[in-house]
Parts: sequence; C-alpha cells; structure tokens
Amino acid sequence: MALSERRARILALIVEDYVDSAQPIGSATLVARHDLDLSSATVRSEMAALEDDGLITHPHTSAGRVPSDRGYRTYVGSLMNERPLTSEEELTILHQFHQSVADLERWVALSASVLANAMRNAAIATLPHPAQARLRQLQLVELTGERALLIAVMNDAGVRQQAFEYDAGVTQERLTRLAGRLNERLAGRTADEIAALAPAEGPHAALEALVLRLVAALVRDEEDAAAEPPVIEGVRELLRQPEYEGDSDRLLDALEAVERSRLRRAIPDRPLGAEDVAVVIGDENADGPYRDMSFVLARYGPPGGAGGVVGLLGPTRLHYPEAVAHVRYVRDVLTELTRRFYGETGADAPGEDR
Amino acid sequence: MALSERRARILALIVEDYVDSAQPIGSATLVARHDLDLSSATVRSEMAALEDDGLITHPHTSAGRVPSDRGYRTYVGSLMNERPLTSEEELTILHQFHQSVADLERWVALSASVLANAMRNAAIATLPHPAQARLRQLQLVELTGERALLIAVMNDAGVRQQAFEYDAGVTQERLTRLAGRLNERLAGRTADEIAALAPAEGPHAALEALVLRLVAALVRDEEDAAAEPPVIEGVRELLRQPEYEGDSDRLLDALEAVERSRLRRAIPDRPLGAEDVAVVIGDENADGPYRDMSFVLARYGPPGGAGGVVGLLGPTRLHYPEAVAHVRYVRDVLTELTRRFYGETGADAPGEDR
DNA sequence: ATTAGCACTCGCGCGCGGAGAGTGCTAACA
DNA sequence: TGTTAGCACTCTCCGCGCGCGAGTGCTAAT
Repeated sequence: MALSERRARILALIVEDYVDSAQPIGSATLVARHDLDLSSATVRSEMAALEDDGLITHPHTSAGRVPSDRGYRTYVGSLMNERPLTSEEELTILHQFHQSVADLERWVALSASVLANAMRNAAIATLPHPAQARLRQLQLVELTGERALLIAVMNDAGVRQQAFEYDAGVTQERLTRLAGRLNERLAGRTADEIAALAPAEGPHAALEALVLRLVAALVRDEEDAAAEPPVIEGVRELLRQPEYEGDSDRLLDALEAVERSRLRRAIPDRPLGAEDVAVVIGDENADGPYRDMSFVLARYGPPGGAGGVVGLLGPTRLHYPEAVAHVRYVRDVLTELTRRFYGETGADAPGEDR
Repeated sequence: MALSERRARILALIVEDYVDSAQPIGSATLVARHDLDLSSATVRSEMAALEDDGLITHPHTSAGRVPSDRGYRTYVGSLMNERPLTSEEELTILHQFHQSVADLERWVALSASVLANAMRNAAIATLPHPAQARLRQLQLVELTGERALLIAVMNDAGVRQQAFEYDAGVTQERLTRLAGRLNERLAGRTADEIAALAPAEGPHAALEALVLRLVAALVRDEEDAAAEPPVIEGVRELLRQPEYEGDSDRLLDALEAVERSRLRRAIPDRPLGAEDVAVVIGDENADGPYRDMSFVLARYGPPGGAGGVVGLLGPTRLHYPEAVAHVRYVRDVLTELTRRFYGETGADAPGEDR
C-alpha cells in the first residue's frame, strides 16, 4: 500500500488541482498543466492504480478523477507540505483583532469571522470554558416580593444568572446576608463540592438549599462545553462554494449541518487532546450531515486552563495546507488573548486556580 | 378606485388560491375551482380590470394571474376575514410553552419557534427591553490584581457585565466598599442620570469615574432595542418555500436577509406603536433584501413596560389571515408571560426548576 | 352586461445530435 | 519491463426544434 513516489506526486497534484478548480481532473490536463515528463497514458495507468487503492474516484466513466475521502486523508496525512502564513497574512489577521473591543466573547466571534473570510468557508468557535469551574462569588438580588435573581461569578470571570422563586417575606437584607454567608462557604468550590454541602440549620434552610442547588447547577453549566452553542460565521461563503451551486437540496442539507444546535453536538467529540490541529475529513465524521464536509479544528486556551475550540468547516474539497496554517495561527492568537484576559502574567506557571 | 364587490371577490380568490398553490391562477381554473356563476370570459375581463388597477400581474402573456404587492395590501387591508385560532390550535401552542423551562429568554426563542412551525416560515423575536432602564444594583468583583468585573442588575432583572482594567493596588475589599457607596447613589437611576453624576472626591476618584462611565453604558445598552439581535427560527422552513426552489441565487439572497445582524436593523423601524398586528408587504419594505418578503409583526409586553417584537417573516405569498391570528395569539401569550416574569400582578408564575 | 368561440402566445418538457473531455486497451518501442 | 502513441468507446453537456397545454384578449352573438 506504500505509494510510489510518482504515484504520490500524482495524487497530490490531483488533490490540489481539484481543490482549486472543483472540476474532475483528466490525465491530459494534469500533464499539460504541470509539464510532467510523462505521457497522459502513463498518468492514466497510475490513476487506475490510485483508484484501485481507493484514493480517487470517477464521477462517471468519461470524466476525470476526483479525490476520495481516503485520498484527502492520505494527502493531509503525509503528502501536503504545510504552508506557513506570510507575515503579511499574519499582520492582516492581527490587525483585525487589534481594532476590536477588548472582550473575550467578541474575540471568539472574531476568530470565526477571520477564518471564514480568509478561507471563504464557514468557521466556528466555542466560548472558552474551564476544565473545572469554581465559584468565585455569588449575589442575590430581590426582584419582586417572591422572585429573586441569583448571579454567580466564576473563577474564570464567567457570569451566570438564574431567576428563581421563593416564599414571600424574605427581604433583600436577608438575601444579602445569606449571600454573604454562602460566599464564605462556597468561594473556590467546584460544582460537585457545592452539591455535596448541606444547608445550615435555621429559619431559611429551605431557601438556602434551593440556592445551593441552583449554584451547583450554574457552576456545572460553566464547565459544560455544550452549554453554549458555538458561534458560526461565513455560512454564506460556505454555501457559495461550487459544491452547492444550483443544487438546492444539498444546499439545504448543508444549512442544516451548520445549525448551531447541531454543531454543538458535533464538535466536542472531535479528537482534540494534545493534538495540534485536527482534520476530520468527510466520512470520518460520524454524524450524517457532515459526511461530505471537513472540519479543521484546534483547541485554544492555555494547557489545562480554560479553553475552547476554533476551526473551519467546509466541503471536503478544502485548501488543507492553508486551512491548517490559518487555524493554527488564529488558535495561537486566541490562546494568547485568553491568557491575557484571565490575567496569567508572563512569569506565571500554567497552574489554574488562584 | 373602489372595487366592485365582484371584483373584490375575484381578487380575494386569486390571492387565496395563489397563496395555496404558488401557481399563477387562470380564469378557467378559478371558475372551476369555486363553482362561480360566471364564465371564464367574464372573469378574464375582471382580471384585466384588476390588472389595470395594479392589483395583480402577469408573469408572462400566456400565464395566469399573480397578486401584486398592492393586491396583497388590498387583500390584507379590507378583503380578508381574520380567522381566529381554534381552541385546539391555541392549546397546542400553550402546551409548548408549558413544557418549557421558566426562563424569559427561552420563552422568546420558543415564540419564534412556535410561529415558525405553525406557519412553515421564518419567525423572529427580540428580547424584551424596557423603554427606560434603571439600575437596580451593581457589583464589583476582582479578577486579577488589575482587572475587575462590573456586574449591573437592572430593574427589569436584566444582567449585564463588563470587564475592565484599573490601577493595581485596589483590593476586593475596597471594590466592595466602592460598590456599596455607588449602589446608594445609583440605585433606581437611568443611564442619563448616571452619566450626569460626578465622581466623589477621594483617593479613588479616577476608578469611580471609570465605573460610573461603564455603568451608564451598560444601562443604556439595556434599553437599546438593537443591542441584542433578534432570534430567528425556521430559516429552513422559509427556504423550503417554492419561491426559492431551484433558485440558488434567490435562496442566498433570502439567507442574507435573515441574517440576525441585518434583521436587527430591519425590524425596529417597523410601525409598531399602538398598532395591533402590523403587516409589511413586499415593496413596502425600505431595505432591499426584504422587497419580496413580508413581515407580520406585533409588539409584546405590557403597555409602557418592557417589551419586544415578535412576528413572522416569509415570502409575500403568505397565509395572512392565519399569520395575523397566530402572531396575535403568540404575542398575547408572551405578553402574559412577560408580565408574570416581571411580577407585575404578583399572581403566581409557572413552576421553576432546571 | 355576459358569454361562446377562436386565434394567438409562450413556457415547458422531450428527444436528438454533435462536440468535447476522458477513459481503457492494445500494440509498438527503448 | 515500463512507457507511449493510437484508437475506439463512453458519457455528459448544450443547443435546437417541436408539440402540448394553459391561458389570454378580442370579437361577435345573446
């Protein structure tokens, strides 16, 4: 199964030409376009071999060749040479971040936007969430006589809120005192720890129990990657790709695929551990609608710290070298921004809790 | 310009048949389908008259008639008879609300979802925002030595936050005290009032000025309708309408039209004062991409209180009677839920938990 | 005023045929 | 033995012409 060098070269050329043109590649065209020292007949026989290996296919008998998912995989895995961004490209990207508001949420959306624009495809990004969330502080605000708002600030500066109802006759003053008491007991605790605590005895034990339960749920939400669906940008760029041209059905399928709630389920399963930039191609996707699309994803955020996922989504016919380079760079930028936002000074160790 | 009764009847039939079938309506078909006591020739001359009035048009010489935007307007303005929802339909809708979490944001999204489903078109809804926001309470939380989080809770239970940087050397304790002082001065104030205040003299006047500025901005955000783009549901239902079938270009245009950021700008200008349910048809829209679409919108929320907009978005070929009835009913439900959420009646609200 | 009759229009679907791009096979060649 | 020229063959795509059918507008009769 080891590809001869020549065969590999031909596969790479087919992939690259096809990615550019979206047209099946014929043997003669390939030879002409690249001034190969081969006849088209030779290329044809190599192509036949590649097809036997399942790396390329025929749309129909008299058409040129198109890479299969396995073909792309081989290309991405060992054939393509990464093309680092030029410093110009890097500057263009950095520039966009610099002229944006200093807000993490904005940066995350911007990352997707930048990627989408650069690659003329869809791009996604999830908000950062910590591997383990801890409560920093909570606050209780009376809304009406019997309705109050619980606000929880997490260690990672995340803020979550939840309105709830309780028996009338509890004043804001009591709520404030309860919040103070709870803060002493709960600050720095994880969801599990909070859930395990028993409410203190007293006249408002029931209320305290309720708040404890709600706080635990909020803290758990904070560390749940799936709580907030990813932002997605560049849907229209994606749908303008030739694969969907004039094919309303496929277009609507793709539109379904990029629905945020569906993406939320599709992304976190990706193998995004220590890996650098993960590429998931076509039928490597488990979920149906993504079977003819590819993801190029990376995890951002300091190792062990709060982080999220950023990456590209497009048809399998992707400019993988550029895509990987862009995703990697945007990831690096976003990691740096995240680190700064959370205030990890340069000297600081990767330790998480403070 | 007053339409004879017969002519009006024919216009109404054309509109209704066309809305159902999405096919141009011919004179003979119309007579056959409705057992008219007229010959097709008579209908034809009436059609010619309607066309002279600009109420219907011809796609081409030998095709049937299609309502023009003015035709729809006449139909909606005086020809259609509203069709109130059956109690079954009302129950189906109510049911969906009852089995959802008791959360205002969720309800708003659900409203759009319900409308989209019922009408097989897109539906939008904006989060409620008060005509005038007032600060209820603020809180300052230290994040790092030189970074803090400002959290502002509004009178209407809205919560907004903003991270900011300040000179090192200010402890959480001082921040808490500053928050306490500011709360006394700011509680119940509007953005303008807050912006007009001068910081107290003292060692931390600069910090206080900064916080004042940020709070004012947050309160202003809260009452800015455009701050949060509307939710939109049912995009796929919309795009599956026959107007877009096989026409990728129009489909992509429509997709652009339903982009949230664009809708944000398109909606609030709608005439939504005391009006009951507003219908904006085709070229009555100022903004280009909506020129061949219609809105059916209503304001929800108690009069004078916090409110938002909920409604439908579809091709001009809409089932207007049903659309108006549905929007009105969902609006009423949402108004009631909003009222309860803000505790205006003090009556009990639906159960709470998650 | 209404209607039957009629000529005319025009979009749509269909089949046909030729052009073009490509393939696979075979036989000759270095 | 690997490479190449040559060739027959296969399909898709595109433009063309044609007939069908739905529908119109006009005219003349009721």
